Amino acid sequence: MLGAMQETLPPTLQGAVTLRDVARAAKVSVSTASRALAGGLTSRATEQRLQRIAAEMGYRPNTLARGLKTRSSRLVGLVVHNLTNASFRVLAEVVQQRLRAAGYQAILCITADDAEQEAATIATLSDQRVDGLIICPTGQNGAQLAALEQAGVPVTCVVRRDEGTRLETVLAADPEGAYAGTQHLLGLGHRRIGLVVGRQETTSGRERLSGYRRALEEAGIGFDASLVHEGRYAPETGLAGCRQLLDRDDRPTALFVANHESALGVLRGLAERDILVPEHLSLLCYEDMPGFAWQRPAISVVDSGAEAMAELAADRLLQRLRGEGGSRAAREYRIGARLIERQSCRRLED
Amino acid sequence: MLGAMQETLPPTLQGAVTLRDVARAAKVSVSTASRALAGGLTSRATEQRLQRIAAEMGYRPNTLARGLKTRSSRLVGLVVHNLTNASFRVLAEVVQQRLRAAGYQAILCITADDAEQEAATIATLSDQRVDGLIICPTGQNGAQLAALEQAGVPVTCVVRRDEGTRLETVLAADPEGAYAGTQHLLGLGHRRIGLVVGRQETTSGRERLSGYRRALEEAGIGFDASLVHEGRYAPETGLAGCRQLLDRDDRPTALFVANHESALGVLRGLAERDILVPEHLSLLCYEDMPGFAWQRPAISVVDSGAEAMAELAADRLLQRLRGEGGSRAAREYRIGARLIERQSCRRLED
DNA sequence: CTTGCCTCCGCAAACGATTGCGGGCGATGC
DNA sequence: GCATCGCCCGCAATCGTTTGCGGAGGCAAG
Repeated sequence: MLGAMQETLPPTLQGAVTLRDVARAAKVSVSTASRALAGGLTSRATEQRLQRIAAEMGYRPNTLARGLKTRSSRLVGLVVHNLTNASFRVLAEVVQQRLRAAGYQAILCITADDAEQEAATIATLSDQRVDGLIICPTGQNGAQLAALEQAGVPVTCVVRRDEGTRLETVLAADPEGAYAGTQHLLGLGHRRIGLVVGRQETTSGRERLSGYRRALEEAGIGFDASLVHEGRYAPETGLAGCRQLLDRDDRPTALFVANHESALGVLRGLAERDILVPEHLSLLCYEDMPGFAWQRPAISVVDSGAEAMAELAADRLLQRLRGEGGSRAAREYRIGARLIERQSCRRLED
Repeated sequence: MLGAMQETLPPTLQGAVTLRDVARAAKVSVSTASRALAGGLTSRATEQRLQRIAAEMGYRPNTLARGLKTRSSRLVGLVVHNLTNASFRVLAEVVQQRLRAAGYQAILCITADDAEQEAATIATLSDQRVDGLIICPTGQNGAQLAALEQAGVPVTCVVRRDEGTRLETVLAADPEGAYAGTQHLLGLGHRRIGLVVGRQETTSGRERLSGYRRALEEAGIGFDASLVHEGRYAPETGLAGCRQLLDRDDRPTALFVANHESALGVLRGLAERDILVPEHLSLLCYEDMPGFAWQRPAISVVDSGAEAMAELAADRLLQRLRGEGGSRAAREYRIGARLIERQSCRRLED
């Protein structure tokens, strides 16, 4: 039974090969074809035959149609503030990779930490019928996110929390990390430790400050607000902070910089004044970045665990996408920070 | 039991509000609702009424269904090797932003410069029925890309070219950039200029080398292969290259580093030997990165125009997505490089 | 009042897949 | 040899939109 008659249309032209074409060529119904390609729903004979024919004809399922029917687009939104910050960059890379390995695609959206853009983004992603969402929220659109979650679309927040909501969240252990970093400097004998930190409206800014403060107080050293410079996470801020802290009469013997971008500015500020690290001043940075390990001297850091955060966020979301862990109350996860000693901190001689 | 008893279910629960719900509420047909919301296809009265009702009910069109019908997913694939390289990072940021402004979403895919991953990625994106593709190709999957283009999905290559194909391509003007950079160093009186460059299997590696070579030859200085270190674009390579070039008896007076990642390694190598920039040696880098401007001394660079490339690539693709510029032969665009003088290059005294 | 044109809306057929239900048929048991 | 059971497969509905086509109605012209 050789069906010499087939191949009516050139499948290479505009229209792609559809399941119907395959079914026709194999002389079975569309439903059988569908089941055969799904596997395990027909006899082994037809299954193999159809898979062969489908492959020969170059059939590729139409994800749109499938998604319409199965109510699942295999798309996941990935919303970050930018890609310059190392945490976000790593997040994007890792999440994308993990999702793809699990058969999902990531739609990348950048909000520039702007609530309006975020709102628009969420709406669009929702229209796009994403199956899930990994987002570093601004904190202004909690209602929208909660609505999504309510509608059955799992949402996982990462790096930042959305205060008003009870969404699953993966965070860095900022209080502990900042605490450990400060303790490290204290352990080296430093007593006047300057802090360049982010805005106190953000969780990370507050938490990093509080960890620093707690370490000082536990060591019996009073917290001195004048040793703290608050600003955005940017080189300019770092430079300003560095200048301010170094202009004091009792210049700090160590600097703790709570973000890698401001660290660039701090390094510049130190170079300006010909201050050598670590000879004249010890420098510790929160968050690692590629340059730090190669720099001379290599900068010691408290690694906030961006990679682990990304992995956990992806895995948590995937688990929920698979329908597991359904009713489990939304949890908050913390990724432990890790001190990486390099060459920028030095024991204070007295 | 075959009645149409599925009356008004609570729309707030799982199922979203559909066009049908809106139509029912407005007591018009689905087609009228569709036309009214599209705008300009009904009387102004019904148009406004339906828009109001739709908004009240919180209607959001289902992009999957629409895409199935209109054969357009409003999705564009964005395929890069990684996000660490500044060019790719900028590309991702800019393209994402431009596409979104035009109503498209970007699906981010990272290939790690691996042909197999790239092949799988292209297939998946094709299944996903992306409307277009912006890709930094490995060069191994030209046939697949050409097939996509053939099937009516515009493909724009960026940063790298896919040799075998005739796809639209946006590239940096690497030969000219490298030429200009080398000329700059020559103009400062340098005669022994070391080059740390990428693998010669890649276009950019070849082109940057050839620009360097041409400048030397035009200046009447012979090309000396022993002054060239070839390797991957990574800090380790830079370090190795730096060591090799500095171990010569007639140490070069200037180094031209053809990639910002290897530059990290070079800086480390220089620091190891206590070589001061620019006092002992001039350093020029191809491709800018955030740290360079803040570094002390700030590193002079040949900016390869990543942002302009990204913008052009996005705009070209968008134009083709709009159906303009259809039959125009696939063109190749070059983005001019620009020398940014900072403090790492110095006139050679004799 | 009739005719004709134009505007606006509804019917129904797609788009390409998945899936409940029931029928056909071969194998099995007695 | 007949009834029963199960395995495969086909029919048709469905997911939520868009869109060609034709019908209904309004208004102006004759």
